[in-house]
Amino acid sequence: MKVENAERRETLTRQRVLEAAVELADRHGIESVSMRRLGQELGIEAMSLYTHVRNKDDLLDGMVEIVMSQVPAVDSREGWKQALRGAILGARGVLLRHPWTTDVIETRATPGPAMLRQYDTVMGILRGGGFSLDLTHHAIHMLGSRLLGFTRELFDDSPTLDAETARAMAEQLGPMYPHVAEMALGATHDGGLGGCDTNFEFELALDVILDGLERLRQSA
Amino acid sequence: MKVENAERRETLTRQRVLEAAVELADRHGIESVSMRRLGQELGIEAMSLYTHVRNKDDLLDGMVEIVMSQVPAVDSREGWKQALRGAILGARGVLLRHPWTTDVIETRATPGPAMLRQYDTVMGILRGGGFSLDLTHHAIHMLGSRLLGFTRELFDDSPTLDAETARAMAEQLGPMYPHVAEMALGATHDGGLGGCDTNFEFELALDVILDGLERLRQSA
DNA sequence: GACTCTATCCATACGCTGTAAGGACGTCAA
DNA sequence: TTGACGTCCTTACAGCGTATGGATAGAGTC
Repeated sequence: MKVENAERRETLTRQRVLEAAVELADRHGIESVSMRRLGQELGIEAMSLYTHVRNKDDLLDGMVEIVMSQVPAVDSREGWKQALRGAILGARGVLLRHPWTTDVIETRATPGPAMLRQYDTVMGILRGGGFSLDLTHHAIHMLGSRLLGFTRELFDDSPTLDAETARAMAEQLGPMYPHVAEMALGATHDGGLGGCDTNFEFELALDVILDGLERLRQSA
Repeated sequence: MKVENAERRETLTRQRVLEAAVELADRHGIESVSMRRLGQELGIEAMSLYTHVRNKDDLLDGMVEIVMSQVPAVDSREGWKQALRGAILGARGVLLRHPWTTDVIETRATPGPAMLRQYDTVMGILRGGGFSLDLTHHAIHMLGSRLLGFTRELFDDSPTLDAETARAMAEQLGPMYPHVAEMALGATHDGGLGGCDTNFEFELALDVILDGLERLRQSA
């Protein structure tokens, strides 16, 4: 900036604002990302952010863009199934490092460039694998958010609850919801479900869908 | 209430508050359901609502409960696959009539009775169909929100856009995202995707998962 | 009939949100 | 030197959920 005003901070850019917002969301959760709080984090007033960002939606769009652009390019030398698996798990890896992103993505009106790229990649893999346009379209719907590497967990079923509280919960649920109770109990049995590995569940579901797609393609 | 004060409205109950909230959400969208607006709708002040409802989260919980309790009981005389299909499509029918509900469900911390009932129903069908506890657990994860009758559409891909704008959009996307562009064009081709039937996509994906579950059960 | 108890409802206020409007100031080109 | 532009700030507004405390009315009890 200027030599004779060394204490003046580097002048802001849209990029720096977005990065600060991502970092703030990573540290304190997406709900802490308000214009005032973000300004505070950057040492400026809330309204000054509007120089770099159209409005809050634009800010959120940019945050998603920053995260999604970290998704690695896919290795396309493999068969379609492996390539697709790789593309999806690649996206998942990124989103796991910024868990707030999934919530924000679901509120976006239109996809940004990085999300379009992921869609294009997935579609390209399928088309290249011999899927018709129709079937590719079905596949996109089938995969849904999984294609971006996540599924929304409606509620924790892998809470770190000890066998004691699990039993208490099961006893309360038992009369009305016997199968839910059974499941709650089973989740703490050693050798049983034991913890519920979300990544394992994700990949299992993914493979079921991929196998289903393969069958649909063959029967078409 | 009182005869000599006929103009005084019926005194409110939690049930009437919740019903009014559901109706308001149906008419003007969930974002219009604020305490002030809901109070206005009922002819009382915002703070008076707190007599019948602990806080806004409690209100939303109750709204979900009202909707979900309309899900019809399942016909359990069929095989597990048909029964499961029926249970899920039954829930879907209800949620389609109150589209805001899916958004609210995804923000709930814990499931209410009606949602527990749906979970218990689904688990019961699977267990009765010979699924192990483990496999039932996997199935719940695989189905995810589909088990309640919905999947989040990340963005409209069946917008009512004429062939003209579709072509313009495709031309703009083409260079960067060829497959997305191809899909956008295909969506308006007559005889092609033509509109994208969300219900069809839902059932197709559901059947792929159900078939996958059947295979997993057989191989176990 | 006078008493208290309780349920219902209201008025006011606080801190938070996003952002519209308008002004101050430093930098740079003509 | 002047004018334009980019960056930032100040003030203000309407909306949100809700804490607090008070008004009113009906029911139950003496």
